[in-house]
Amino acid sequence: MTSRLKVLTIEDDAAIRCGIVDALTFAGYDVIDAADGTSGERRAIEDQYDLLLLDLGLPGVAGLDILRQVQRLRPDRPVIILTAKGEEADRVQGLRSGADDYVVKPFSVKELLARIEAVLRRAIPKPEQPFAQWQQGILDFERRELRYHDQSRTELSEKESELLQYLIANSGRAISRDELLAGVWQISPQGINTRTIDMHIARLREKLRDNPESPTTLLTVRGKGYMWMAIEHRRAHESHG
Amino acid sequence: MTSRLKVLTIEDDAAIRCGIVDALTFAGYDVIDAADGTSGERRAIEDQYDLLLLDLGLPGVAGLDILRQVQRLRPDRPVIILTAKGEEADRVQGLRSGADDYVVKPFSVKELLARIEAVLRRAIPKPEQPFAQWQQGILDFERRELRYHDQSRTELSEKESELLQYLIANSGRAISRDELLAGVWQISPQGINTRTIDMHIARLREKLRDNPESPTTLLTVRGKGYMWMAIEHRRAHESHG
DNA sequence: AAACGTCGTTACAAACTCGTTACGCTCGAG
DNA sequence: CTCGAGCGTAACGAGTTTGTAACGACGTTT
Repeated sequence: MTSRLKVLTIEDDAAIRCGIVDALTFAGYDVIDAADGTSGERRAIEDQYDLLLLDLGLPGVAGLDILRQVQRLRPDRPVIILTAKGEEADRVQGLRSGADDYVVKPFSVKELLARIEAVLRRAIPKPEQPFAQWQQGILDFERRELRYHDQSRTELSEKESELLQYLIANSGRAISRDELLAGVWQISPQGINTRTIDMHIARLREKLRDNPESPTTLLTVRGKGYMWMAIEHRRAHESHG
Repeated sequence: MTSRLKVLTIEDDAAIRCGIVDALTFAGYDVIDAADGTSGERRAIEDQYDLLLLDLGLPGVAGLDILRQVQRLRPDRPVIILTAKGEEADRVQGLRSGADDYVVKPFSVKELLARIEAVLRRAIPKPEQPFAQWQQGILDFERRELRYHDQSRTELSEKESELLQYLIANSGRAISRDELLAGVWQISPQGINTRTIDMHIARLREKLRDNPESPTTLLTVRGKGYMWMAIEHRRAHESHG
């Protein structure tokens, strides 16, 4: 349930708007959109979003007026102007008015996405929380430590941390040892026979305080590999004994 | 008189470089510049500046390598790429590599200034806090001293104070020794092997009365670096019982 | 000159990491 | 049931990283 970032798109041309919505959605953003200046301004002021993609030259309210309102009422909200008005004077005016970037149509979707990322990198303090949690507490990969609900804590080693991050990033799926060797150890598992991974899992289970007899968090899938059982997936699976 | 913002320009073409320097100076910035990749990289790592204007396609070190080093060693320094390489792929790569903006030559000086303003608007250098507190007392960076709750006090040396300020300004994140060498000692850590930082940390811990066995304020993150644990972060993390 | 504070190096001990090996247990196909 | 492959883990050890005592060069203060 990594909270996705939300983009508000104000754009009157239906084709372009749909294209943007599709591209952003595909790129993993939540998107809300408005097709004219009047509704756009309302949404820009009232709605919850992390970035505003703003067309100038809209029917209804002028784009720059929306920008001004946003500056006044939602001052930290980042804005990228996306418009056909590509004259130098327009670009300068747009940026001077407080926009974070100014992209001229026709534009490259890839570049737009890259620019959105660049703006969000600066404007949104912490795009995603670095924490995960499990039964017994919280995982902090920045500090590479586990914090238990009882306030005590343990450190993770570098490899333990990487392994755990990999498993969590692929939670709910059994990961083979070969995949882990490739993904975490960055080595091609050419018929290599090693118990390293098993050892790391054992040490992780100990730190996670997971019962090795019947682990509930870091599962063994015999013949397949290991699997992280995310807390949010648990409920569905628990109901079978 | 608020101190003027300083821009570092790395650009090999003398004409363009002078044009930029003049324009930025006229616009009220302090400007320092480098004419090739090698000296540019050194300045980008060692010098003090608020924004980096970076040309790609330099003689000497490749521009993107400089960008990578800046990302690693001066992580919150904003960068605008300013180059003739205008292909979509280049622009996307530059932005994805962490640049804040990407301006293609030939460019409009007015627009460049507007974009610089836009980037600086978000990446304002945070004013250094003259005070901080920790478990055992209060830190006064103006007097470079520690005041303990029991009324006694100790002085910090110059380097100790700078190091501590850097760590506090980046609290909650593990700072690598290389980043500290760049940010506090202003030297490029090219394969340097030194225990200086460890010694300063040890002396700081002693003055902070932090237990070196399990420090609670100035943490070691093995293999990564050191991290200041701010008092205000402490509560948020612990409260989960 | 002597005493002092700073800050870097060196050297060594201690702690930690992470892989291997060995051995015992478990599961499940036959 | 038996047996072998798969798994858990204790024990070990080479290599790496960290803490810090001791020291020396240097500049400042007394």
